[in-house]
Parts: sequence; C-alpha cells; structure tokens
Amino acid sequence: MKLTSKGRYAVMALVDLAKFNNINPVSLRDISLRQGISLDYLEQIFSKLRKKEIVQSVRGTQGGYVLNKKMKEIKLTNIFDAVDEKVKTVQCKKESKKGCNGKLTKCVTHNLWDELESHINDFFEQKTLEDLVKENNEKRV
Amino acid sequence: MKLTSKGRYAVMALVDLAKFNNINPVSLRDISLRQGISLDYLEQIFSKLRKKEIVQSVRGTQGGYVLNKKMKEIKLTNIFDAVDEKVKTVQCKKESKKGCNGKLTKCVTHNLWDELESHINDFFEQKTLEDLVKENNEKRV
DNA sequence: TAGATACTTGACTATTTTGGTCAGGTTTAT
DNA sequence: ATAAACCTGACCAAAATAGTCAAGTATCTA
Repeated sequence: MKLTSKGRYAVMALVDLAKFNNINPVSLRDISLRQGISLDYLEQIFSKLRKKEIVQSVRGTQGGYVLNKKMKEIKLTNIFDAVDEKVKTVQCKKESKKGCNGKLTKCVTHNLWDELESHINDFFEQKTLEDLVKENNEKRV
Repeated sequence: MKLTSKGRYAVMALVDLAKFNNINPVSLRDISLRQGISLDYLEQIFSKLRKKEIVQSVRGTQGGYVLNKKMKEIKLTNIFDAVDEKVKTVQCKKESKKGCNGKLTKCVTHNLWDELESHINDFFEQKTLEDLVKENNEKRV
C-alpha cells in the first residue's frame, strides 16, 4: 500500500495557496518556486482541483488561483478525491471464477478491506485544510 | 494509495491454513486449489512468511506448512510486514533540495503522513488471524 | 492593441512497481 | 528410487506513476 506523491503535492500546494490567499490570486508559478513542484505538473493538479470546485482560476496577468471554499470546508477527502488519490482496496471481482464465489473461504478478505477503508476514510474525512494550515503555523511560530 | 493483492493473498492463504491446520501440515498445492492462487506465487509468499517465523515448513512427501504461532498472536501487522506490504507514505527525503528543508511550508505534509500511518497501523495491529478465522466461520454457519 | 502573463488541454514517455511465470533445484516419506 | 512438496532466483509483461512537452486561449496592463 502506498500513498502517491500526487496527493502529497496537492496538499502542499493547497496549504501554500491558503497561506498566500490574501488579496491577489496566487500564481502557479509562485507555488512552483516555493514548493519545488514542476509547473507543468501543478497545472495538471490544479485543473483537477478546479473541476471539483476546490479552487477558482483567475486568468490573465496577475491571475492565478483562489480557494473556492473556506479552509474549514475543504476536507482531505475532497482533495484526494479530486486528484484521483483513492483508497483502492484490491477487489476480488475479476477473479470471480476462483476463490471468491462460493468456495470455503469466500471473501475472507472482503470484510477486512471494507473495514480498513472506512478506517482510513474516517481519518481523511476529519482533517481539513484549516487544520493543516494551523499546524504549519504553530510549527513556524 | 492502494493495497496490493500480495497482501490479500497472504491473508487468504493464512486463513485457509489456519482452518485446515489440524493434524497434518497443509500443502501449498491444496491452498492453491482452494484459493485459486498460483502455486508459484504462493511459494514466494510462504518463503517470506517462513523467514518471519509466522509459519513453519515440513519438507518431503506429506509435507507442507504449519502455523508457527497461535492464531491470536499473528497480527495483520506481522503478515503485511512479512510480505513487504508496507504503508509507504511518500517521503520528502529525495527532494531535500527544494520544498522541504527550511522553506516556508517545510514539511507541511510530514505530520500528516505520520498521523495517517499510525492510524492505519493501529488498525493492523489490532486485528489478528484469529479474528479473521472467527469472522469467516460465523459467516458460513 | 501589443504583448506578457498565466491558465488550459492533451498527448507523450521514462521509470518503477506489481503480479506474476519459469526453470531448476533440494529434502524426505514411503 | 521416486514422487511429493518445499526452495530459490531469474525473468517478464502490464499497469501505474510522475512527470515533460507542445500548442494553445484568455485577460490584464502599458
């Protein structure tokens, strides 16, 4: 099981955006420089975040991105969901021929993964962008 | 983030083994047939389980594998650990040049992944093979 | 209105991981 | 002896990941 860096980048970028989200939109270029994430990759990520209405784009000079919701309302669930960072538990569907449709140990693991998935999702559901920004500020002050 | 099927296979195989672990060792061939997992792959998995002393092997005709501990003492943590199913949170070490060693948003995500990791590990730490076998029996009776 | 800035989109690709297979052993009960 | 079963390591195809590259479009400012 692993967490991909796309999810991490999305979180990093949004925390960065949240911190500089005062008056002007924040350009991806700035985020790219501050966070050391390639501009092209950021564009991909923000395109997805925009589609899920987590951020809003402002075009033109002095343009950039703005948060589209209150920090408190942006859950990690939303972020990960937006960038396709899913909690994929391996399913047994494909191999329905064997091992998982009536044999002795049918679906031993189904319950298990389901439980785990809820467990993880609970965590993501409870953390918001605000929490992260706060934690980050505390660390710095 | 995803859970690989190697971990799932390991769990399936061990539950199977636990259920048939009465008098004789259980051969991988039987497990393979019952669970629909390739014999070759099972051998790889059991080799690892043996190294971590979760199972014991019995060579020769009528040989096979036996649990090396009580079901109650085999935690999911142990199983996943044995087959290299790790909770890998993406680290920032490689890119220490940028984004993660003194800049403004340094390590925003470190705490986050650490927390998540503990959260998941708690879950794995609490589930034992006994729990799974019980659940499985209840379902069947 | 020119031109720079910054968003937008989609195709492409190298690397790594996964989920195995294959071949050739060694050990031991019968 | 011989067959069952463990044991080991090399190998490989497909998928996912982590990006890059190229060619736009929109809009602000001078």
